[in-house]
Amino acid sequence: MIVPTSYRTHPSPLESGLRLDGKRMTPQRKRVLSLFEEIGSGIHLSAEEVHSKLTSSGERVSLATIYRTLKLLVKMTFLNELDLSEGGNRFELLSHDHPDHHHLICIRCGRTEEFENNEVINAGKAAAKNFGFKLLESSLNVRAVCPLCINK
Amino acid sequence: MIVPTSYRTHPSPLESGLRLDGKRMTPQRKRVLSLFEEIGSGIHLSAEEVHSKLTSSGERVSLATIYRTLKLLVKMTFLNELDLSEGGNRFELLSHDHPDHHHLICIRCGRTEEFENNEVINAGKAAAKNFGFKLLESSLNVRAVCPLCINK
DNA sequence: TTCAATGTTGCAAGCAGTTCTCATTACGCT
DNA sequence: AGCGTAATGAGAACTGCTTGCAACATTGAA
Repeated sequence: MIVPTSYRTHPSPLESGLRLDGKRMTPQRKRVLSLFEEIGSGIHLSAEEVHSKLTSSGERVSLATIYRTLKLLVKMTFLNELDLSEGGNRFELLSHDHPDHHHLICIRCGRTEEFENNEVINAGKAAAKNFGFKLLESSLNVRAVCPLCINK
Repeated sequence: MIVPTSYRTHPSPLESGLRLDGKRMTPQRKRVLSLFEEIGSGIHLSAEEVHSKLTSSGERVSLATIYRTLKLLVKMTFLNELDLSEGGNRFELLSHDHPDHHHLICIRCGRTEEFENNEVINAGKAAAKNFGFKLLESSLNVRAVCPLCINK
């Protein structure tokens, strides 16, 4: 049995975060975030993919709103934006369980795997310290070709 | 048939590299590469910047040719392509003295510093191997704020 | 030196991803 | 319920880059 969660709810983290800023809760925003929540962290969707997943399940959202919402959710730290930069940026649910993961990307099909590595994180920290920079984030992107795409 | 040596210029690495592939030496290609050579390694130019530097010094080159030439020079390993992905890719002279450097970028002013770190390279290799991917390249981008921009 | 073959160029059109404009809709405070 | 204003949808515009094509230039051979 499915409990209707959208009928009368306590304010979600999303809703209260929005309110603090004079922003509003809309069905579109709710749907985008819950898509990522359903799908789990570690899955990377492009704006286009988010849009088609929502519209094909009957939602009525415009692509422009998807872009606006994704940007907002990144700013609110619900999502993480990845610059894999072959055919559009991708977004994932920001999981506080493994905050500093890196990405292995197949440049052909876009398949992405994550991994963690403390030395990489330390290398970023060391470099920032060395030049007197204040570190924000470091991301290692490994471009590669996945097994399925190698013989194509 | 022997060609008089007085007319012969020593073929540049670019020229001989092109010839091996049945490709041709053109003034445009020569100028793009020598721009990077004059400017030195460790400086990152966008295609647009290369174009305006050349045209403003009187050369007549189209932007399309710049893109084609940059891509070619990357393939020939004269240049390195950086995906810093804020408004277009950037290119730098590939120095074989430090082949695998990573970048520390000030997100405010765009200042970029390079550093090297073997552990980062190994982490990329290990991750690729682990998932059965064929490694192409790995780049660590550290986003940070430089000392000059911190108090702004 | 001439010439044909073919690689290269400039221009403009095209493309993908993203942002902007603006009329309309609809949150959410009272 | 009404109102002020944020948010949306639709499509045009923009950006960075690529491509199709006709004109052109380099190369190697005759």
